[in-house]
Amino acid sequence: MTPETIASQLRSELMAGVLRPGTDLSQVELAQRFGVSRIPIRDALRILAGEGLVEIEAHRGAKTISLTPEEVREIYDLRILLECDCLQRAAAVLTPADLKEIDRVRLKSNLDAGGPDWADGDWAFHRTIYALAGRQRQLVMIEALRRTCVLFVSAYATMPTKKPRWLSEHDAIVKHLRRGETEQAVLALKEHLEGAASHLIAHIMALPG
Amino acid sequence: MTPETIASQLRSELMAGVLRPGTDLSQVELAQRFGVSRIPIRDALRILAGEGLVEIEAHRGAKTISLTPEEVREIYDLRILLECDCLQRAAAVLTPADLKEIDRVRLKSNLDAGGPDWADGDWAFHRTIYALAGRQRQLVMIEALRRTCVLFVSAYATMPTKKPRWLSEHDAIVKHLRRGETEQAVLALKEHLEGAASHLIAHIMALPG
DNA sequence: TTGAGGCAAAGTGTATACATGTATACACTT
DNA sequence: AAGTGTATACATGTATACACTTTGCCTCAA
Repeated sequence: MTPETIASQLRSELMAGVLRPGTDLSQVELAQRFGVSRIPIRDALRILAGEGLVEIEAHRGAKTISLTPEEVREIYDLRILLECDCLQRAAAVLTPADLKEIDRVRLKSNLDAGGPDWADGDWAFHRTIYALAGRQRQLVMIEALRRTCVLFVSAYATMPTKKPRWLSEHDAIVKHLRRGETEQAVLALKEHLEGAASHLIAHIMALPG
Repeated sequence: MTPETIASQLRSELMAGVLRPGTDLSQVELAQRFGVSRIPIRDALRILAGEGLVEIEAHRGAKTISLTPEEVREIYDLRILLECDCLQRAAAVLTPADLKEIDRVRLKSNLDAGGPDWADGDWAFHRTIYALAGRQRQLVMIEALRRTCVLFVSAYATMPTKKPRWLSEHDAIVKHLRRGETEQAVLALKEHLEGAASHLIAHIMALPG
């Protein structure tokens, strides 16, 4: 039970929506749960704070983040900026073998599209493309932004049911890439993200609180 | 001496080039220096790790980051992406009063342009513009990327002497903004950053190691 | 009833002590 | 002589104990 392990476990729970946004994370409680002292728990919370998933306030403990609709909007704008740039760079160096691999991951992700692990498959598809851009830090930043989004989607928005719309949107992106239509692929990705943003924001604003 | 205070102090030293990239940061040494135990030091190092200024490896301690020329290139590409977007958004909501304030900060920053605090004035100018975009997270991300750059500029590149070129580049950006030439202002900013990137990369690659 | 004050409980922050992992140097084997 | 194994020193990781802050509640007075 290293701090990294604990952070990873908590990260999964946060993203799965087990803990609602704004939930207090008690050090003593977590220490008991993981069977360690509070020190490695504190380290784990600092790690998650660095990733932007929890907020730490001195003498008042850590709590999971809570975002306003405006913040969600900003995060998606940042994702659009960073992910479209990644896609563009990837398209510039795309090989037929890459396309084959992308399509393989896409088809595989279709399988758990309706299940609880839909987010993993979705991200696997996008990451496979973005990785081609060879931008390590950019990918890390995108992943961090995406995590905060997933946390909120899991907590607030409805889970996509069967054969969701974004599967066909993935298909469209690949189709454009295969035809060398970079601009249209970027546009398709942008609208893919815009759709997700609207979906999430609508659900957040429909909340009672 | 809270962890935040310690992190802030170390951050300043890192950015001032006191500690060269790759330097080991001993917990016991820092604990003695700040007159506290290792626990708050560990917290401070985690904070800095979250900001990307130091790297922590389990059982092997923390050390200041060290970047390859490729990584510096990527960071500047990210800055161009994020900062140009901020400038564009700022230009869309710019008022005459904002322009006056921008020019005030610009003139003030000219004063310490040749001194050791040149980076503060430079950032004050850019931040004043970017803040108008009303993008909190984006600004934080830009600031984080900028810090890693400053760390490297301080460590490797020559300090700008008197009346550096970027003063006139700042002038050009403001001029375009005043005329409502958003596209040209963005282009000027991009070249401003490109110039800084070239300057830094050239110095890194000229290193012996 | 209501507000201020203070007390107590709970939780975080830090120091110290101990456990564990890593690195260096030296001896030993091949 | 080169490489490996081991022992020792040192740095980091963690647990426990204690100090401080926060917060809720209770008391008491207006």
